[in-house]
Formats: sequence, structure tokens, C-alpha cells
Amino acid sequence: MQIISTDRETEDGPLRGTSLGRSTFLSREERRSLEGAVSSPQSVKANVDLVREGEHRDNLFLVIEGWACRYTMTREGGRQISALLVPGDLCNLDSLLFDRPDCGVRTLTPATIVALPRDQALALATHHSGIARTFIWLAFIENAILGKLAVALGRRSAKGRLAHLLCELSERLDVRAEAKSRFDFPLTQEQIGDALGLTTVHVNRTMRILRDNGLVAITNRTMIIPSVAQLRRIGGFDPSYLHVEQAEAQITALPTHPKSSVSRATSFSRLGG
Amino acid sequence: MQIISTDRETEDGPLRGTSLGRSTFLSREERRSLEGAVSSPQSVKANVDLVREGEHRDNLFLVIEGWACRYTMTREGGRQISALLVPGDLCNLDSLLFDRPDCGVRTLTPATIVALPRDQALALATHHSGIARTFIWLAFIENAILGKLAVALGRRSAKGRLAHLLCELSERLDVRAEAKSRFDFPLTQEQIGDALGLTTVHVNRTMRILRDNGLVAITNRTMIIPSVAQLRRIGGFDPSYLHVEQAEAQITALPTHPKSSVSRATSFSRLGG
DNA sequence: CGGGTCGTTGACACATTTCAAGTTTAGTGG
DNA sequence: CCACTAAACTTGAAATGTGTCAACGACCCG
Repeated sequence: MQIISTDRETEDGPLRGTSLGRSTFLSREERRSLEGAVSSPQSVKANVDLVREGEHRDNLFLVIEGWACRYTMTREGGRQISALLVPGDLCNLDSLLFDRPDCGVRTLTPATIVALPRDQALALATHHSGIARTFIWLAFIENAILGKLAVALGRRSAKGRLAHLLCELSERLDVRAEAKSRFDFPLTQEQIGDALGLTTVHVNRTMRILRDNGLVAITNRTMIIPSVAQLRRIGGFDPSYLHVEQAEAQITALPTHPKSSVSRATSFSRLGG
Repeated sequence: MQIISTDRETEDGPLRGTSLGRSTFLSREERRSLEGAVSSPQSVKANVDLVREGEHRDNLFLVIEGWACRYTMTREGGRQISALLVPGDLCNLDSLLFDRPDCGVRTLTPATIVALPRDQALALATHHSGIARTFIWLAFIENAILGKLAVALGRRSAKGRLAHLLCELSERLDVRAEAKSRFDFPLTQEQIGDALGLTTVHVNRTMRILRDNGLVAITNRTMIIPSVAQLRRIGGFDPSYLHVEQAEAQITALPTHPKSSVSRATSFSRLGG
């Protein structure tokens, strides 16, 4: 699929390429307001907490380079990663409204990040509906990803989980991918395990199986998926939940007031059928 | 904890007691606008789909009575419930922006629901920042719940998962609970299994253990938790992610522009520490 | 050159699933 | 109100995917 190049695509600025900057709900003015509010980029080492569970933060952090994650520790010392954050992702959107973050955010690799003061974000969302709608959209996407993670953790084998994760990352990092895909993949097997609810050892064995079957190849922190279709079948992966198509479609037609709805009664009566 | 009774508490209307109606971000006018937009209540039998994965819906559904769930089927025929919806919950907030829902919504018991036309909701969110903020808040809460579900599925034993689920439901359905808790619990063991990524058989065995240990008791579709504290320990449950305290605190002090933030530099330098 | 992180592999333990009955409960129609 | 049926719950025995423990090797960086 060829993406139509709009002037938005070529626009530059601190939010270029980020989830915020890519939003199709922003007017030029709104985007400029957001860009005026972000701090200058900062470098962070690997394995440092940007947010600690329960500790209030005054900033929303945006990953520019490197990877991070949202995670929770259990009392027994286990870690569950609930979201992988790749370049362009917002780390802690929930800090916009929550006084106490209910999970931590930590870098997984050396990273450079940018901060958006929470109060300014909140004020902008209050006065600009496009910014509010962007936050809603981003929250929904996070939500969809989390929902599919739950499906993977609850109902898929180790092989299926791993395949699903790799497919998702391919979709997020290498959108143009067609038959095959290739993207930067800096995670250790321990980190993968923490994301998939598996042991390091078992991640290793499972990864080996995928590799031996020619489903993936890793060279030099680069993941290569020779046949995306095949890996998708194994992981039960359907990319529609990431809604990249809809996001792109919205570039051409910004729906402030979408086409009128079917009458309530009609729409509702369909329930039984 | 004694909840301060405001006139909001006593206000009546179709949204009374729902997540939308309880929102602390709504002005009286905004609440009235929302209430004017919802349909009259409708009865639905158990096990009927309100939303089918991929099929566009023009309404947001709100559960008034009974239980429902958000779920995804795997190709192998397994079902994973990603959210339990209890009276007051919004079923498909994501339909507000997504053209294709990425998971289904189905009643788990006979239920009565109410519909809010998506277009009206969208228009209201565009013109009323309190409504937009309410949607953002609700999305964040869903998100937090999903995040903890992932932790449960990925890192807890069957016993821990079950305990965690019951603690969460206690918190959502019986907010006033102190030492012990009691609430309506109509789920079958199969449905519990689908929510926790477990087999019916194993849910049964695990439930038995909790019962034999006096941690829970079920009589006549009513769940009784003699010691919430004890069950919380087993499930590693910390209720803060549901943010009920903050929601209540906001009743007294509506923060349109919260207290000013620490300067960027200061706030940011704390990162390394 | 050395120390630590990361990847790899084997043997064994165990939580959970699977398969296969039964039993109890709830709903329904005569 | 009872009889009948389907759904939900219960229990056992065996299979299996994943975890645990323990060791070793490869690689990188200082």
C-alpha cells in the first residue's frame, strides 16, 4: 500500500515520527502547540526508571530513540512487561490524569527521550479538541494492544506468543513490510520472557524452534522475518487491532462529524440477530 | 472511608450509577447532554453479542443490569475474555473512534443495556472538554485493568489469578467493603476460566482450594469474602490501579488546571537518581 | 586479559491441560 | 408439582508444556 504523501509527512519538528506527531486529528496549530511544549531531547542509559510505580510524575515521556517498557513487579520478584515502547511511543499517557502511576516505565536499551509537561498537555487537551481526541486515540490503541496481549498470555502457547509479539513488532516498526520484514530488535531473551510471561530458558528454546524452522533469523540485533504470513498463522496475528489503515485513511478525510448514524431503534434491533 | 455526599450523588437520570454518570469531570450541563443522548433501556438475553469483532457499530453500549464481557476468539476455538463488564460499565468505548472493533462484546447473563449513539458521543466530546476528559479517564481505567490482567496471566499461578480477579470484582462491585466483602457473582466456572486463561476443570479445583481454606464462600450466586486482606495477599492485589480514591477526591476539587508543575529541568534530572 | 552479561543446553520437577466419567443444579413443559 | 433435560459443577488418572536448577560457552567492553 502506497501512503499518500501530504505536507504533514514532510513537516519537521521535535514530534516528527512520534505517535503524537503522526496523529491525524491535529490541526497544524495544535501540532505546533504540542511541539512548543516538549523539552529538548535527553539521553538515558539502559535499565533506568523513567517512572516508578506509585511515584507521581509531572511529565509525559516520549521515546525518540531506543526501547523502553511499562512493567509491574510481583511480590515474588517476577516482572511482567505490559507494553513495549519503541521509538515514537508515549511512555506514560496515563500520567495525564492519574496522580499515581500504577506501573513503572523503564528503558530497555540506551534511549533518548523528550518530556511533555503534564499540566501543559492537560491544558492543551482542554482547549483543543484535536489534542483531546489524539489522546483518546492513543489510549485506545494502547488498549487494543493490551487486549491482544491478554489473549496471547491467556490462550497461546509459547511459540504462538512469541510469533504474535514478533508480528506485532514488525507491524509497528516496519509498516511497509510486505512478504518479508526486517527491523531493529535489541531485546534480550530475558526481556522477551518478561513480556510474554515466560522463562528466559523457555524463550531460548522457543526462539530456537522458530529459527530452526526458518521462521525468523536474528543477525546483529536485527530481526528478519522471511515470511510474515507464515509467522502470522502461527501467532494467530491479525494486524487490524493496530488500526494503522484507519489512521492513514484519516489523513485524507478528517472526520469531525462523521456520517450520520442509523436510527437508534434500527441499529439496536440488530442486536438479537 | 466515608464518601462525601454531594448533590451529584443524589442526582437521578438514565446514567445514574454508571461509569459515565459517576464521572467527576462533568459539569451539570454536560451530564445532562449525555443523558439526553442515550436510548431507553433494552433487555438482552445471556450469551448474545452486542458487538462482533470487525463489525462496525454505531452505538456505545452501557450495561445497566447484568454482566457482559469483551472477548476474543482464537483460531483454535479458545476464548479469552479481556474485560468483565458489570453494571455501570461502558462496553465498547473504543467504538467511539475505531471503525472496526478489534474484539467482541457479549452478555454473560441476561442484561439490560442502554445505547449512546457514537456520533453524538463524538460531537459532545468535541464541544465539551469535560466529556472528552471523561472518555480519556475511562480509557485509562480500562487500560490499568488490562495491564494488571496481563500481570495476572503472565506471572501468577491459578490460585493467584483467581484471588486477584475476586479482589478486583470486590473493589468494583462492593466499594464500601472493609474487612469482608459480599457481592453478586453470576459467572460460571467456564466464564471464569476464559477470563483467567485457565481450563474449567482447573478453575474448579482452584476454587475448591480457596473454598476449603475459607478464603471465599459462594451461596446462591453471591460471593462472600470473609477476609479481603487475606485474599489480597494471595492475589498480590493492590487496589490503587482502579483509582477510586482519586475519582472520589476529585468530587471536591475539580482540577481543570492542576497545581503548577516543577520546572522541566528539575523534574527531569530526577530521572537518573 | 578478565569479568560480566547474554545465549545455550540437559535433566528433572511440577502446574496445568486433557480426557473421561459422574453428580448436582437449574430450567421447562406436562 | 413432578419429570425430564441440559447446563453447570465435580472428581480421577494420565499427558504435556513450561518452570527450575545447574552448568557451560560466546561475546563484548574496559
